[in-house]
Amino acid sequence: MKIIPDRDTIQHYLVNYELDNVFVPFHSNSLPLQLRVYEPNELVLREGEELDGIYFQVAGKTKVSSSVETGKALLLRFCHPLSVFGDIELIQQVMIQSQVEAVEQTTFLFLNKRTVETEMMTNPIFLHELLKHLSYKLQTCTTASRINLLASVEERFASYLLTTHLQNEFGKEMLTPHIPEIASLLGTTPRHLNRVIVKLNEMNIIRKEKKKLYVLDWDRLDEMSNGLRYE
Amino acid sequence: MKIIPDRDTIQHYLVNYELDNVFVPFHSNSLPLQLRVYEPNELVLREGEELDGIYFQVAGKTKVSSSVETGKALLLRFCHPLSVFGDIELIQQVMIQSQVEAVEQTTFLFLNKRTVETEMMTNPIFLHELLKHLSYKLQTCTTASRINLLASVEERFASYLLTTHLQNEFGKEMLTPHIPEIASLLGTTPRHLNRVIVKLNEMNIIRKEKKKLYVLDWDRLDEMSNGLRYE
DNA sequence: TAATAAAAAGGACAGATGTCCCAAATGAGG
DNA sequence: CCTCATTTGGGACATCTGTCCTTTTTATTA
Repeated sequence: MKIIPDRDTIQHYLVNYELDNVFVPFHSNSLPLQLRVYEPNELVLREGEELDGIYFQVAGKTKVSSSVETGKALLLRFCHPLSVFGDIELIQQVMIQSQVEAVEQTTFLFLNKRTVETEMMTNPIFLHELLKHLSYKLQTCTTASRINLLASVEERFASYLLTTHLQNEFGKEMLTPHIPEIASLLGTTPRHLNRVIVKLNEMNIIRKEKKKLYVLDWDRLDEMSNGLRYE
Repeated sequence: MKIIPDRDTIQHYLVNYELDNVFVPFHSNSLPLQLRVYEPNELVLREGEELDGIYFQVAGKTKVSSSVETGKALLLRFCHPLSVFGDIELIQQVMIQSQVEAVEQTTFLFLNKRTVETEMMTNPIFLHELLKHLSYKLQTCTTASRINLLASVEERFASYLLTTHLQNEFGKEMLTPHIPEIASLLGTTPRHLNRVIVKLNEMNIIRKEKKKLYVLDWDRLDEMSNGLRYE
């Protein structure tokens, strides 16, 4: 993680996401806003650790997951700008609840915990911004929860492919991450995920060879996902 | 639903739940707070309808569920005081997202939408109260989501029994609601729920006869639930 | 290149769950 | 008390998914 001391870029993001009114301090006349940049696969928040402040994702893409007793990590969602992390932990005063990992190079506006507590918690615009993001997350989590209850591994895998690689053009190859990792994220076993992959392969919806996965038919994948999205 | 014009009771609840600072209006000097009482099985919020205001549950017990395309309703949670309804809808400006039903006679402090919008959204204490409840709901929904992905019908049914009837003493009978309704709430079929009931019956954990269900062994039910709770 | 280790693929089987359908029990009305 | 409608219970079977292992493929290194 690198902290970039670039007031102009910070200002640019503030204006771009209409955050200039959100970050108005109560006492002081300037906030110690940081610009933090994480590399692909770098961990932003580690489950169980103490939170250091609030993160506003302004660029890049992140993966949010949550671990279970068994040590497995389950996929909760992928996040794009503008997203907020640390809100639950700051409000509830608890340890970090979910792991956040950068998928691409990802940039955040960061404000340390002490400043949030002394300067921001009386600012209705800031609080309203948090409310917006929290209620959005709750809305999508509710949807995800009921879909988790009803969707098959096949549907969840289709959704996973659609969500992770929506930005690729038709036919563009993607590197196969370790099958066991995807299986774990989807809440299933490598053995069963493999079965699903073989099936989709036979149906010519995807093509698997060596370490590559090609998606041949985004449309049928979309039908297959029944509207479930991890975002 | 009955609206009780009783300032004293309202005041009592405000003090009891430390809400007196939460309901401080911005312009006017008094709020049109209502005391609303719902009877068992009465619907408080209907999915898809327009929300009329914000509800603070101060007494009783409610069941929150969410319907899917198939017409089934899935159980999201049971709520006890102090809980808030209408927060998502007010913030996101969307139609009602989940059905809320009174399980017992249930009392709410109600404030209409217009007043919330003109008087409350600039009150940091009110906003902070909403944040507390929203983040709590998100935290539990996240847990529920991953458990939905991993827990069996047996575990979910055990949790359901523990959650719905935690207040009863050992051995106290309970009326069996329609099996199909419970099955739907748990996201399974009546056929399969029946199998689970027969199994628990044979294990002497519950006893089923006629229209009654008796829980014989809360402890083993608790083990069986693996910590999953709908609350 | 050959030998070996690591990862992936997949066969076989068991258990969980859904679907379909029919039989048994229950309840309401005559 | 009897009949019909509704609800409940459960048999039979198919599919989904997990577990356990073995085989095959790929990668690494001597």
